Amino acid sequence: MRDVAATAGVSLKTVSRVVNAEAGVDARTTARVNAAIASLGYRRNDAAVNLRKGIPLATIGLIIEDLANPFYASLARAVEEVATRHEHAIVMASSAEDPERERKVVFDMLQRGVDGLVMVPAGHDHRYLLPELSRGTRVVFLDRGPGGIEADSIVLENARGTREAVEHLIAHGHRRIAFVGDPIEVETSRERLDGYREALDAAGIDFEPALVRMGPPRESLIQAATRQLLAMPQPPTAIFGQNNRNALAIIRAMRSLTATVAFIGFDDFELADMLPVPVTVVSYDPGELARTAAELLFARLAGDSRPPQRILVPTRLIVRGSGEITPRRRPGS
Amino acid sequence: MRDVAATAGVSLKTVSRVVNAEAGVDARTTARVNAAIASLGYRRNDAAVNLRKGIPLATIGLIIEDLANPFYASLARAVEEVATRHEHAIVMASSAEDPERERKVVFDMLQRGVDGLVMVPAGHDHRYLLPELSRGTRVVFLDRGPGGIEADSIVLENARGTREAVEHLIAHGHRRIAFVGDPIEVETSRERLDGYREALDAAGIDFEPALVRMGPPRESLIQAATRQLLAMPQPPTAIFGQNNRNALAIIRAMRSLTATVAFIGFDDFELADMLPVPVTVVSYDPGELARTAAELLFARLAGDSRPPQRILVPTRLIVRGSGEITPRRRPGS
DNA sequence: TTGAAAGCGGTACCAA
DNA sequence: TTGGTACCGCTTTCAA
Repeated sequence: MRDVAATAGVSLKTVSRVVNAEAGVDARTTARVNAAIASLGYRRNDAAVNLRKGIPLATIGLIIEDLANPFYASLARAVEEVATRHEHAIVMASSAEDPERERKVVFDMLQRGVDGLVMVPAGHDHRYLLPELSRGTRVVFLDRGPGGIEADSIVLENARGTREAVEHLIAHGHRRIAFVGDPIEVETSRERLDGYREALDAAGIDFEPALVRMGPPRESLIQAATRQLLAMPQPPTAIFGQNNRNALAIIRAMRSLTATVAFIGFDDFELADMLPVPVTVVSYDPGELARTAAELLFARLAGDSRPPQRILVPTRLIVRGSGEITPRRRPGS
Repeated sequence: MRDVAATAGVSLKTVSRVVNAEAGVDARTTARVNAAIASLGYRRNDAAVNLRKGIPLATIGLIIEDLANPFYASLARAVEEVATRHEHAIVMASSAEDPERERKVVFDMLQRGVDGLVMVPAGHDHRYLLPELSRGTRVVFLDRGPGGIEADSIVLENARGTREAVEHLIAHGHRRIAFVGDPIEVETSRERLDGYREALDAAGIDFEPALVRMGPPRESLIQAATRQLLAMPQPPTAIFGQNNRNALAIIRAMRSLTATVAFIGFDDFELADMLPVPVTVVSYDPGELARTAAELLFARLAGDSRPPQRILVPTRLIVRGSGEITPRRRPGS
């Protein structure tokens, strides 16, 4: 900017006026300055502007677990849309489901001066955010709630959605229904398991721990768990898969066993309707989930100071076939 | 920082030393400063640091078309991995396939001071980048090359991969092979069409324009195009689908017609192996594509000044079934 | 209409 | 080991 001023033979302030299109600059002066800008290829340094003005960067941070998972990619897309509408840029990072990394990434973003954060938490203890929050930093939790602190969160009706699915299976005659999911430490897992138990209870079916398999979302482990379930002396006649990743693994495992048990998954996924047995799922709109979170963040940034909200996004069962398979009598029984 | 200095009863510079863990500060002083930092909840302002040091933000920009497309999500994930390894943050924006928006987003990012850019171009003319490039800004094009300028690009072997697929169909007896793709303005489309023609030429099959349908990647349009192809007096016995989006649409359209024509798609997609007729595809590693681009960007940022590179990433045919269907004689012929 | 000088939050250089 | 002061690129305030 100094160079521009020198080239145009005016003061710094005048250049600043031209760049910011402030009123009260002679047209000829403006022209000279613009010429200088063009010839020097000058571009304003936004960081300096923000520093001087003491305002944030018009940037929000988005922290998710893994972009390659279509579920998170949809979330990211929706958040980006909202951010764009509010003229904010978005800086993104993956926590890779590692609480330590989540923490690092959060600090990193705050240090860079993001205005606020939308995050899918990986950890279960967010007290490290307390100083930030009391300083006025805005954080909205997405898909899972915060741990140990009060903060905004947008989550699915995990228990209700799961309960509905399991009741659907029960209505089709199933009484031995397996639950395959993520580790119980994950909030969504816990809530979905709750819904599963509620449905069993309501139908007077005993909860059988052996039918519940929760563990890390690794394809090989899930497939192994599925095979073990189906190899039980009294195997389940239906399986509930707790999310999109393990749904795919379970379906693969079942196919390789040419087993025909009923299946319902949580999370819809592309081509679910095109598989040999179209897959019944608990569905919802990931865009709605993420948009709600982003809009809430922007409302907070705009001054909304209601107490922390916990907003539930509804789910609905999409019936396609795999959830309507009825139990088979086993040979000899 | 001033407050910290006052609270700890030391000078600004001493606080700066502590914050930056510089040597030569008395342990007791350090402790006092750290106590002050903790009690005030002080955090350094990175923007000010960068301003003073005159260094960039350790941030790279990533511009893609649409995060919700799993292909782009994989690219984003891979770029993010590399950026993390190089301790850079990543700011992301979608061009939504709109050249105007691409331009806006590029300027925006540069103004914010990103160190460099990885972009999947939406437009076909990037001369607007010339001033930036001559100023030393580093831009790497991903998946499609730049238009009107010389710049680094990482692209797939589109022609070769397509040629291989079409030759595969020809080897299975097909002579009427349709090509369904994006508009010809898109570089990848053009190259894939070239590969298609090469394969036909090599086999001495006449190119028939009626068998080529190129248009916007909208599901309804692609399905309509597919139906029209199959309703031709002499319909194709095989279809080549130019990317993952139109592959899905074509498969849906074919199923609703219960047609059995051979099919090969460009881009692998999840569950391709699980469909009733597993889908043969031209595959490659999206991660490799994106990693190569990001690594090249960081090499450039580190001073690599070779002439602009155009790096080709290989493809390979994955045979699963749909591409091995042989032509049926039509009733009465 | 234009300019001079101070200051945003830090760091670098040199002196104490 | 510590502090003073100039300065990064820009805007603000106030004066010319």
